[in-house]
Amino acid sequence: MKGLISKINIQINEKIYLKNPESSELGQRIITGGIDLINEVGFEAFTFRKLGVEIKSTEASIYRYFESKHKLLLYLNSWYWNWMEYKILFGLANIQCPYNRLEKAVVMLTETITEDSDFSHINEVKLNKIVIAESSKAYLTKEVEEENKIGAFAVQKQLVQRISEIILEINPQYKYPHMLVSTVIEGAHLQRYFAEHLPRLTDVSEDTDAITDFYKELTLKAIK
Amino acid sequence: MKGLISKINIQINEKIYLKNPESSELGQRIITGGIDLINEVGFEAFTFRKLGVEIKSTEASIYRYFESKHKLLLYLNSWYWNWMEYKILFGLANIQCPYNRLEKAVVMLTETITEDSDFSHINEVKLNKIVIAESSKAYLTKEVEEENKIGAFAVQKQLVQRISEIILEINPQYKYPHMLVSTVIEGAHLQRYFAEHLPRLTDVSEDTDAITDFYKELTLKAIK
DNA sequence: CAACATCAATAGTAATACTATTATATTTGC
DNA sequence: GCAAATATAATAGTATTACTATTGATGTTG
Repeated sequence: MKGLISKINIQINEKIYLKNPESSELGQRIITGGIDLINEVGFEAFTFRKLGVEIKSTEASIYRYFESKHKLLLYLNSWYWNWMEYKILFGLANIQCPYNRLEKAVVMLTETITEDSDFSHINEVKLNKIVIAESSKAYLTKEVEEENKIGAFAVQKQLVQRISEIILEINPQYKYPHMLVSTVIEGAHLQRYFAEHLPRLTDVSEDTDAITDFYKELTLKAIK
Repeated sequence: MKGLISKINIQINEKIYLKNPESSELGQRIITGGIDLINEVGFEAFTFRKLGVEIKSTEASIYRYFESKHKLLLYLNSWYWNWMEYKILFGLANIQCPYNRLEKAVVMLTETITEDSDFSHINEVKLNKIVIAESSKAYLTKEVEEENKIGAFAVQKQLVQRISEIILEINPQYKYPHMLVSTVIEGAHLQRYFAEHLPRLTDVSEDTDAITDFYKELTLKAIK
Protein backbone atom coordinates (compact mmCIF):
# COMPACT_ATOMS: atom_id res chain seq x y z
CA MET A 1 0.00 0.00 0.00
CA LYS A 2 2.70 2.41 1.01
CA GLY A 3 4.48 1.50 -2.21
CA LEU A 4 2.32 3.39 -4.64
CA ILE A 5 1.81 6.59 -2.75
CA SER A 6 5.33 6.77 -1.36
CA LYS A 7 6.72 7.19 -4.85
CA ILE A 8 4.71 10.31 -5.45
CA ASN A 9 6.90 13.35 -5.50
CA ILE A 10 5.11 16.57 -4.75
CA GLN A 11 6.31 19.30 -7.08
CA ILE A 12 6.02 22.86 -5.87
CA ASN A 13 6.04 25.90 -8.11
CA GLU A 14 9.67 27.01 -8.39
CA LYS A 15 8.84 30.68 -8.07
CA ILE A 16 7.79 30.26 -4.45
CA TYR A 17 11.24 29.39 -3.14
CA LEU A 18 14.80 30.56 -3.74
CA LYS A 19 16.32 27.13 -3.29
CA ASN A 20 14.31 23.93 -3.27
CA PRO A 21 14.01 22.77 0.34
CA GLU A 22 13.69 19.17 -0.88
CA SER A 23 17.23 19.39 -2.27
CA SER A 24 19.14 19.39 1.01
CA GLU A 25 19.00 18.15 4.54
CA LEU A 26 18.83 21.71 5.91
CA GLY A 27 15.96 22.47 3.54
CA GLN A 28 13.97 19.56 4.93
CA ARG A 29 14.69 20.65 8.48
CA ILE A 30 13.39 24.11 7.60
CA ILE A 31 10.10 22.58 6.47
CA THR A 32 9.58 20.12 9.33
CA GLY A 33 10.83 22.60 11.93
CA GLY A 34 8.79 25.39 10.36
CA ILE A 35 5.60 23.33 10.56
CA ASP A 36 6.27 22.56 14.22
CA LEU A 37 7.08 26.14 15.15
CA ILE A 38 4.15 27.73 13.29
CA ASN A 39 1.82 25.27 15.00
CA GLU A 40 3.34 26.12 18.33
CA VAL A 41 3.47 29.91 18.28
CA GLY A 42 1.21 30.92 15.37
CA PHE A 43 2.23 32.63 12.14
CA GLU A 44 2.41 36.16 13.59
CA ALA A 45 4.90 35.25 16.31
CA PHE A 46 6.82 32.89 14.03
CA THR A 47 10.21 34.25 12.91
CA PHE A 48 13.14 32.86 10.96
CA ARG A 49 15.36 33.67 13.92
CA LYS A 50 13.33 31.43 16.23
CA LEU A 51 13.24 28.75 13.56
CA GLY A 52 17.01 28.97 13.25
CA VAL A 53 17.40 28.26 16.96
CA GLU A 54 14.88 25.42 16.78
CA ILE A 55 16.58 23.60 13.93
CA LYS A 56 20.12 24.57 15.03
CA SER A 57 20.84 26.70 12.02
CA THR A 58 20.67 30.44 11.44
CA GLU A 59 18.25 33.02 10.20
CA ALA A 60 20.47 33.88 7.23
CA SER A 61 20.67 30.28 6.09
CA ILE A 62 16.91 30.00 6.07
CA TYR A 63 16.74 33.13 3.92
CA ARG A 64 18.71 31.18 1.29
CA TYR A 65 15.65 29.01 0.83
CA PHE A 66 12.79 31.45 1.32
CA GLU A 67 12.63 35.14 0.56
CA SER A 68 10.25 35.73 3.51
CA LYS A 69 8.15 33.90 6.04
CA HIS A 70 5.17 34.62 3.82
CA LYS A 71 6.76 32.64 0.98
CA LEU A 72 7.27 29.73 3.38
CA LEU A 73 3.55 29.86 4.15
CA LEU A 74 2.80 29.81 0.42
CA TYR A 75 5.05 26.78 0.11
CA LEU A 76 3.31 24.89 2.91
CA ASN A 77 -0.07 25.79 1.46
CA SER A 78 0.92 24.60 -2.01
CA TRP A 79 2.34 21.40 -0.61
CA TYR A 80 -0.86 20.69 1.29
CA TRP A 81 -3.14 21.19 -1.68
CA ASN A 82 -0.89 19.19 -3.95
CA TRP A 83 -0.99 16.36 -1.45
CA MET A 84 -4.78 16.70 -1.09
CA GLU A 85 -5.21 16.52 -4.84
CA TYR A 86 -3.23 13.28 -5.03
CA LYS A 87 -5.19 11.92 -2.12
CA ILE A 88 -8.51 12.72 -3.75
CA LEU A 89 -7.45 11.46 -7.18
CA PHE A 90 -6.42 8.23 -5.54
CA GLY A 91 -9.57 8.03 -3.43
CA LEU A 92 -11.87 8.54 -6.40
CA ALA A 93 -10.00 6.21 -8.74
CA ASN A 94 -12.40 3.27 -8.49
CA ILE A 95 -15.65 5.15 -8.10
CA GLN A 96 -17.73 5.53 -11.25
CA CYS A 97 -20.97 7.13 -10.08
CA PRO A 98 -20.57 10.92 -10.03
CA TYR A 99 -22.79 11.19 -6.94
CA ASN A 100 -20.52 8.89 -5.00
CA ARG A 101 -17.47 10.64 -6.40
CA LEU A 102 -18.75 14.01 -5.20
CA GLU A 103 -19.71 12.66 -1.80
CA LYS A 104 -16.34 11.07 -1.28
CA ALA A 105 -14.54 14.23 -2.40
CA VAL A 106 -16.54 16.38 0.03
CA VAL A 107 -15.78 13.99 2.86
CA MET A 108 -12.06 14.04 2.07
CA LEU A 109 -12.03 17.83 1.83
CA THR A 110 -13.88 18.44 5.07
CA GLU A 111 -12.79 15.69 7.45
CA THR A 112 -9.98 16.21 9.95
CA ILE A 113 -6.68 14.70 9.00
CA THR A 114 -5.77 12.27 11.76
CA GLU A 115 -3.13 10.14 10.14
CA ASP A 116 0.27 11.04 8.85
CA SER A 117 0.68 9.29 5.50
CA ASP A 118 4.36 9.06 6.31
CA PHE A 119 5.63 9.16 2.76
CA SER A 120 7.77 12.21 3.38
CA HIS A 121 9.32 14.33 6.09
CA ILE A 122 6.11 16.35 6.26
CA ASN A 123 3.50 15.57 8.90
CA GLU A 124 0.10 16.10 7.28
CA VAL A 125 -1.78 16.20 10.58
CA LYS A 126 0.22 19.21 11.73
CA LEU A 127 0.16 20.75 8.28
CA ASN A 128 -3.63 20.45 8.21
CA LYS A 129 -3.77 22.49 11.40
CA ILE A 130 -1.67 25.20 9.82
CA VAL A 131 -3.85 25.25 6.71
CA ILE A 132 -6.93 25.64 8.92
CA ALA A 133 -5.58 28.42 11.11
CA GLU A 134 -3.14 30.26 8.86
CA SER A 135 -3.69 29.63 5.17
CA SER A 136 -6.18 32.43 4.63
CA LYS A 137 -3.34 34.78 5.54
CA ALA A 138 -1.62 33.49 2.42
CA TYR A 139 -4.12 35.22 0.13
CA LEU A 140 -5.64 37.97 2.28
CA THR A 141 -2.84 40.39 1.44
CA LYS A 142 -2.22 43.28 -0.92
CA GLU A 143 0.14 41.04 -2.89
CA VAL A 144 -2.45 38.37 -3.85
CA GLU A 145 -2.69 39.31 -7.46
CA GLU A 146 1.05 39.26 -8.10
CA GLU A 147 1.39 35.99 -6.24
CA ASN A 148 -1.53 34.62 -8.17
CA LYS A 149 0.22 35.58 -11.41
CA ILE A 150 3.28 33.51 -10.54
CA GLY A 151 0.97 30.56 -9.89
CA ALA A 152 1.05 30.45 -6.10
CA PHE A 153 -2.61 29.41 -5.92
CA ALA A 154 -2.76 27.26 -9.03
CA VAL A 155 -3.18 23.97 -7.14
CA GLN A 156 -6.24 25.09 -5.18
CA LYS A 157 -7.81 26.51 -8.31
CA GLN A 158 -7.24 23.25 -10.16
CA LEU A 159 -8.81 21.24 -7.37
CA VAL A 160 -11.86 23.52 -7.23
CA GLN A 161 -12.12 23.13 -11.01
CA ARG A 162 -11.93 19.33 -10.84
CA ILE A 163 -14.70 19.03 -8.28
CA SER A 164 -16.83 21.61 -10.06
CA GLU A 165 -16.69 19.32 -13.08
CA ILE A 166 -18.14 16.44 -11.07
CA ILE A 167 -20.97 18.74 -9.98
CA LEU A 168 -21.67 19.73 -13.58
CA GLU A 169 -21.70 16.06 -14.52
CA ILE A 170 -24.51 15.53 -12.02
CA ASN A 171 -26.37 18.74 -12.82
CA PRO A 172 -25.16 20.55 -15.97
CA GLN A 173 -27.61 23.37 -15.22
CA TYR A 174 -26.17 24.25 -11.84
CA LYS A 175 -25.00 27.85 -11.95
CA TYR A 176 -22.52 28.09 -9.11
CA PRO A 177 -20.27 25.01 -8.93
CA HIS A 178 -17.06 26.92 -8.13
CA MET A 179 -18.73 28.99 -5.41
CA LEU A 180 -20.17 25.87 -3.87
CA VAL A 181 -16.87 24.02 -3.83
CA SER A 182 -14.84 26.92 -2.44
CA THR A 183 -17.54 27.64 0.14
CA VAL A 184 -17.37 24.02 1.28
CA ILE A 185 -13.56 23.89 1.43
CA GLU A 186 -13.00 27.17 3.22
CA GLY A 187 -16.17 26.81 5.29
CA ALA A 188 -15.12 23.43 6.65
CA HIS A 189 -11.77 24.80 7.75
CA LEU A 190 -13.44 27.72 9.45
CA GLN A 191 -15.95 25.47 11.20
CA ARG A 192 -13.16 23.30 12.56
CA TYR A 193 -11.48 26.40 13.89
CA PHE A 194 -14.71 27.73 15.40
CA ALA A 195 -15.51 24.37 16.97
CA GLU A 196 -12.22 24.55 18.80
CA HIS A 197 -12.09 28.24 19.70
CA LEU A 198 -15.47 29.92 19.24
CA PRO A 199 -18.05 27.16 19.68
CA ARG A 200 -20.97 29.58 19.73
CA LEU A 201 -20.54 30.08 16.01
CA THR A 202 -21.04 26.42 15.23
CA ASP A 203 -23.02 23.32 16.23
CA VAL A 204 -20.59 20.87 17.72
CA SER A 205 -21.54 17.35 18.60
CA GLU A 206 -19.15 14.97 20.26
CA ASP A 207 -19.84 11.63 18.59
CA THR A 208 -20.43 12.02 14.86
CA ASP A 209 -18.51 14.34 12.60
CA ALA A 210 -21.06 17.14 12.38
CA ILE A 211 -18.92 19.26 10.09
CA THR A 212 -18.50 16.63 7.39
CA ASP A 213 -22.14 15.69 7.77
CA PHE A 214 -23.28 19.28 7.38
CA TYR A 215 -21.23 19.97 4.24
CA LYS A 216 -22.14 16.66 2.61
CA GLU A 217 -25.82 17.39 3.09
CA LEU A 218 -25.41 21.02 2.02
CA THR A 219 -23.65 20.10 -1.22
CA LEU A 220 -26.13 17.46 -2.29
CA LYS A 221 -29.13 19.67 -1.52
CA ALA A 222 -27.60 22.68 -3.27
CA ILE A 223 -27.15 20.98 -6.65
CA LYS A 224 -30.60 19.40 -6.76
CA MET B 1 -35.72 58.57 7.89
CA LYS B 2 -32.33 59.63 9.05
CA GLY B 3 -33.97 60.65 12.35
CA LEU B 4 -34.43 57.23 13.82
CA ILE B 5 -31.21 55.60 12.85
CA SER B 6 -29.03 58.61 13.49
CA LYS B 7 -29.87 58.49 17.16
CA ILE B 8 -28.48 55.01 17.50
CA ASN B 9 -25.25 55.04 19.40
CA ILE B 10 -23.06 52.05 18.78
CA GLN B 11 -21.59 50.83 22.05
CA ILE B 12 -18.36 48.93 21.88
CA ASN B 13 -17.04 46.60 24.57
CA GLU B 14 -14.89 48.75 26.87
CA LYS B 15 -12.20 46.12 27.19
CA ILE B 16 -11.18 46.55 23.57
CA TYR B 17 -9.86 50.10 23.93
CA LEU B 18 -7.84 52.02 26.50
CA LYS B 19 -9.74 55.26 25.94
CA ASN B 20 -13.00 55.50 24.07
CA PRO B 21 -12.27 56.90 20.60
CA GLU B 22 -15.81 58.33 20.51
CA SER B 23 -14.93 60.58 23.43
CA SER B 24 -12.62 62.99 21.65
CA GLU B 25 -11.93 64.55 18.31
CA LEU B 26 -8.54 62.81 18.07
CA GLY B 27 -10.22 59.50 18.84
CA GLN B 28 -12.58 59.95 15.92
CA ARG B 29 -9.72 60.89 13.62
CA ILE B 30 -7.94 57.68 14.66
CA ILE B 31 -10.98 55.66 13.56
CA THR B 32 -11.72 57.43 10.28
CA GLY B 33 -8.02 57.74 9.41
CA GLY B 34 -7.41 54.15 10.47
CA ILE B 35 -10.15 52.88 8.17
CA ASP B 36 -8.70 54.84 5.26
CA LEU B 37 -5.15 53.70 5.86
CA ILE B 38 -5.94 50.01 6.41
CA ASN B 39 -7.94 50.06 3.18
CA GLU B 40 -5.08 51.67 1.38
CA VAL B 41 -2.07 49.63 2.52
CA GLY B 42 -3.61 46.51 4.11
CA PHE B 43 -3.43 45.46 7.75
CA GLU B 44 0.10 44.02 7.58
CA ALA B 45 1.69 47.22 6.30
CA PHE B 46 -0.52 49.42 8.48
CA THR B 47 1.33 50.99 11.45
CA PHE B 48 0.44 53.53 14.12
CA ARG B 49 3.37 55.64 12.96
CA LYS B 50 1.96 55.94 9.45
CA LEU B 51 -1.49 56.62 10.89
CA GLY B 52 0.01 59.37 13.05
CA VAL B 53 1.40 61.11 9.97
CA GLU B 54 -1.90 60.66 8.11
CA ILE B 55 -4.05 62.23 10.83
CA LYS B 56 -1.38 64.75 11.88
CA SER B 57 -0.87 63.29 15.33
CA THR B 58 1.71 60.90 16.73
CA GLU B 59 2.19 57.22 17.30
CA ALA B 60 2.28 57.66 21.08
CA SER B 61 -1.02 59.52 21.14
CA ILE B 62 -2.71 56.72 19.25
CA TYR B 63 -1.36 54.25 21.80
CA ARG B 64 -3.40 56.16 24.42
CA TYR B 65 -6.51 54.84 22.69
CA PHE B 66 -5.48 51.37 21.57
CA GLU B 67 -3.03 48.97 23.10
CA SER B 68 -2.07 47.58 19.67
CA LYS B 69 -3.08 47.66 16.05
CA HIS B 70 -4.77 44.33 16.62
CA LYS B 71 -7.08 45.90 19.20
CA LEU B 72 -7.97 48.59 16.69
CA LEU B 73 -8.95 45.84 14.27
CA LEU B 74 -11.11 44.23 16.97
CA TYR B 75 -12.74 47.61 17.51
CA LEU B 76 -13.54 48.08 13.82
CA ASN B 77 -14.87 44.55 13.62
CA SER B 78 -17.11 45.02 16.65
CA TRP B 79 -18.35 48.33 15.32
CA TYR B 80 -19.24 46.76 11.98
CA TRP B 81 -21.20 43.86 13.46
CA ASN B 82 -22.99 46.12 15.90
CA TRP B 83 -24.00 48.32 13.00
CA MET B 84 -25.03 45.28 10.95
CA GLU B 85 -27.19 44.01 13.77
CA TYR B 86 -29.03 47.32 14.03
CA LYS B 87 -29.44 47.37 10.30
CA ILE B 88 -30.91 43.87 10.21
CA LEU B 89 -33.17 44.47 13.23
CA PHE B 90 -34.47 47.55 11.48
CA GLY B 91 -34.81 45.80 8.13
CA LEU B 92 -36.79 42.89 9.59
CA ALA B 93 -39.04 45.00 11.82
CA ASN B 94 -42.12 44.86 9.62
CA ILE B 95 -41.74 41.40 8.21
CA GLN B 96 -43.80 38.67 9.89
CA CYS B 97 -43.25 35.57 7.78
CA PRO B 98 -40.10 33.77 8.99
CA TYR B 99 -39.23 32.73 5.41
CA ASN B 100 -39.20 36.33 4.30
CA ARG B 101 -37.32 37.34 7.44
CA LEU B 102 -34.61 34.78 6.74
CA GLU B 103 -34.38 35.72 3.09
CA LYS B 104 -34.04 39.39 3.89
CA ALA B 105 -31.43 38.71 6.55
CA VAL B 106 -29.34 36.60 4.16
CA VAL B 107 -29.53 39.33 1.53
CA MET B 108 -28.41 41.98 4.01
CA LEU B 109 -25.55 39.79 5.26
CA THR B 110 -24.23 38.90 1.84
CA GLU B 111 -24.81 41.96 -0.36
CA THR B 112 -22.07 44.55 -0.90
CA ILE B 113 -22.43 47.70 1.10
CA THR B 114 -22.64 50.53 -1.42
CA GLU B 115 -24.05 53.38 0.63
CA ASP B 116 -22.66 55.14 3.62
CA SER B 117 -25.50 55.52 6.12
CA ASP B 118 -23.85 58.75 7.19
CA PHE B 119 -25.01 58.71 10.80
CA SER B 120 -21.49 58.82 12.17
CA HIS B 121 -17.90 59.60 11.25
CA ILE B 122 -17.51 55.99 10.09
CA ASN B 123 -17.83 55.11 6.43
CA GLU B 124 -19.53 51.73 6.23
CA VAL B 125 -18.58 51.12 2.62
CA LYS B 126 -14.89 51.31 3.46
CA LEU B 127 -15.39 49.44 6.70
CA ASN B 128 -17.14 46.62 4.83
CA LYS B 129 -14.04 46.26 2.64
CA ILE B 130 -11.88 45.94 5.74
CA VAL B 131 -14.20 43.36 7.25
CA ILE B 132 -14.02 41.34 4.03
CA ALA B 133 -10.26 41.43 3.64
CA GLU B 134 -8.95 41.69 7.20
CA SER B 135 -11.47 40.59 9.80
CA SER B 136 -10.53 36.92 9.80
CA LYS B 137 -7.14 38.07 11.07
CA ALA B 138 -8.99 39.29 14.16
CA TYR B 139 -9.72 35.74 15.30
CA LEU B 140 -7.13 33.59 13.52
CA THR B 141 -4.55 34.19 16.24
CA LYS B 142 -3.20 32.41 19.30
CA GLU B 143 -5.00 34.99 21.48
CA VAL B 144 -8.56 34.18 20.28
CA GLU B 145 -9.69 32.47 23.41
CA GLU B 146 -8.58 35.25 25.74
CA GLU B 147 -10.10 37.86 23.48
CA ASN B 148 -13.24 35.81 23.27
CA LYS B 149 -13.39 35.75 27.06
CA ILE B 150 -13.39 39.53 27.29
CA GLY B 151 -16.28 39.56 24.81
CA ALA B 152 -14.49 40.73 21.69
CA PHE B 153 -16.64 38.50 19.47
CA ALA B 154 -19.90 38.73 21.39
CA VAL B 155 -21.70 40.77 18.72
CA GLN B 156 -21.05 38.31 15.90
CA LYS B 157 -22.11 35.42 18.10
CA GLN B 158 -25.34 37.18 19.03
CA LEU B 159 -26.13 37.87 15.40
CA VAL B 160 -25.49 34.23 14.42
CA GLN B 161 -27.75 33.22 17.30
CA ARG B 162 -30.55 35.55 16.21
CA ILE B 163 -30.60 34.26 12.64
CA SER B 164 -30.30 30.66 13.78
CA GLU B 165 -33.52 31.23 15.71
CA ILE B 166 -35.34 32.27 12.56
CA ILE B 167 -34.12 29.08 10.90
CA LEU B 168 -35.40 26.98 13.79
CA GLU B 169 -38.74 28.76 13.55
CA ILE B 170 -39.00 27.56 9.96
CA ASN B 171 -37.62 24.09 10.59
CA PRO B 172 -37.27 23.13 14.28
CA GLN B 173 -35.65 19.84 13.22
CA TYR B 174 -32.75 21.42 11.38
CA LYS B 175 -29.54 20.27 13.03
CA TYR B 176 -27.01 22.85 11.97
CA PRO B 177 -28.44 26.38 12.09
CA HIS B 178 -25.30 28.02 13.52
CA MET B 179 -23.02 26.32 11.04
CA LEU B 180 -25.25 27.36 8.19
CA VAL B 181 -25.38 30.99 9.27
CA SER B 182 -21.66 31.33 9.92
CA THR B 183 -20.90 29.52 6.65
CA VAL B 184 -23.10 32.01 4.81
CA ILE B 185 -21.63 35.09 6.50
CA GLU B 186 -17.98 34.16 6.18
CA GLY B 187 -18.48 32.49 2.82
CA ALA B 188 -20.05 35.57 1.30
CA HIS B 189 -17.13 37.71 2.40
CA LEU B 190 -14.68 35.24 0.98
CA GLN B 191 -16.55 35.02 -2.31
CA ARG B 192 -16.50 38.81 -2.67
CA TYR B 193 -12.78 38.72 -2.09
CA PHE B 194 -12.26 35.87 -4.56
CA ALA B 195 -14.42 37.58 -7.18
CA GLU B 196 -12.09 40.55 -7.05
CA HIS B 197 -8.74 38.82 -6.71
CA LEU B 198 -8.95 35.11 -7.53
CA PRO B 199 -11.90 34.78 -9.91
CA ARG B 200 -11.10 31.15 -10.73
CA LEU B 201 -12.39 30.17 -7.31
CA THR B 202 -15.83 31.63 -7.90
CA ASP B 203 -18.53 32.09 -10.56
CA VAL B 204 -18.78 35.78 -11.26
CA SER B 205 -21.47 37.25 -13.44
CA GLU B 206 -21.58 40.91 -14.30
CA ASP B 207 -25.28 41.78 -14.18
CA THR B 208 -27.02 40.11 -11.23
CA ASP B 209 -25.54 39.67 -7.81
CA ALA B 210 -24.47 36.05 -8.10
CA ILE B 211 -23.10 35.89 -4.56
CA THR B 212 -26.31 36.96 -2.83
CA ASP B 213 -28.27 34.77 -5.19
CA PHE B 214 -26.12 31.74 -4.45
CA TYR B 215 -26.31 32.08 -0.65
CA LYS B 216 -30.05 32.79 -0.67
CA GLU B 217 -30.68 29.63 -2.65
CA LEU B 218 -28.20 27.63 -0.57
CA THR B 219 -29.82 28.63 2.73
CA LEU B 220 -33.36 27.87 1.66
CA LYS B 221 -32.44 24.50 0.17
CA ALA B 222 -30.36 23.54 3.20
CA ILE B 223 -33.15 23.91 5.73
CA LYS B 224 -35.76 22.08 3.68
C1' DC C 1 44.15 20.13 -8.92
C1' DA C 2 42.61 24.58 -10.16
C1' DA C 3 38.45 26.96 -11.33
C1' DC C 4 33.99 27.21 -10.07
C1' DA C 5 29.84 26.59 -7.84
C1' DT C 6 27.28 25.40 -3.67
C1' DC C 7 26.40 26.05 0.97
C1' DA C 8 25.75 28.17 5.52
C1' DA C 9 27.52 31.39 9.08
C1' DT C 10 28.72 36.15 10.92
C1' DA C 11 27.46 40.51 11.40
C1' DG C 12 25.14 43.68 10.19
C1' DT C 13 20.74 47.50 8.69
C1' DA C 14 16.23 49.56 8.44
C1' DA C 15 11.86 49.38 10.03
C1' DT C 16 8.38 47.93 13.27
C1' DA C 17 5.69 47.49 17.57
C1' DC C 18 5.40 49.38 21.67
C1' DT C 19 6.76 52.39 26.18
C1' DA C 20 8.60 55.74 29.71
C1' DT C 21 8.53 60.28 30.62
C1' DT C 22 7.47 65.04 30.26
C1' DA C 23 5.04 69.23 28.73
C1' DT C 24 0.65 71.42 28.08
C1' DA C 25 -4.06 72.07 28.36
C1' DT C 26 -8.64 71.45 30.80
C1' DT C 27 -11.60 70.55 34.59
C1' DT C 28 -12.96 70.53 39.30
C1' DG C 29 -13.26 71.51 44.26
C1' DC C 30 -13.20 74.72 47.62
C1' DG D 1 -10.78 82.62 41.31
C1' DC D 2 -7.25 79.75 41.42
C1' DA D 3 -4.70 75.68 43.07
C1' DA D 4 -4.98 70.71 42.72
C1' DA D 5 -6.20 67.08 40.02
C1' DT D 6 -6.89 65.20 35.72
C1' DA D 7 -6.90 64.66 30.73
C1' DT D 8 -4.29 65.14 26.70
C1' DA D 9 -0.69 64.56 23.38
C1' DA D 10 4.22 65.13 22.25
C1' DT D 11 9.31 63.79 22.60
C1' DA D 12 12.42 60.47 22.67
C1' DG D 13 13.36 56.53 23.43
C1' DT D 14 13.88 50.53 23.53
C1' DA D 15 13.48 45.82 22.04
C1' DT D 16 12.34 43.10 18.41
C1' DT D 17 11.51 42.06 13.76
C1' DA D 18 12.24 41.27 8.78
C1' DC D 19 15.60 41.14 5.79
C1' DT D 20 20.70 41.68 3.54
C1' DA D 21 25.78 42.11 2.41
C1' DT D 22 29.72 39.70 2.81
C1' DT D 23 32.85 36.03 3.78
C1' DG D 24 34.54 31.57 4.74
C1' DA D 25 34.08 26.63 4.15
C1' DT D 26 32.93 22.62 1.43
C1' DG D 27 32.13 20.08 -2.61
C1' DT D 28 32.27 19.30 -7.91
C1' DT D 29 33.93 19.27 -12.39
C1' DG D 30 36.99 19.86 -16.53
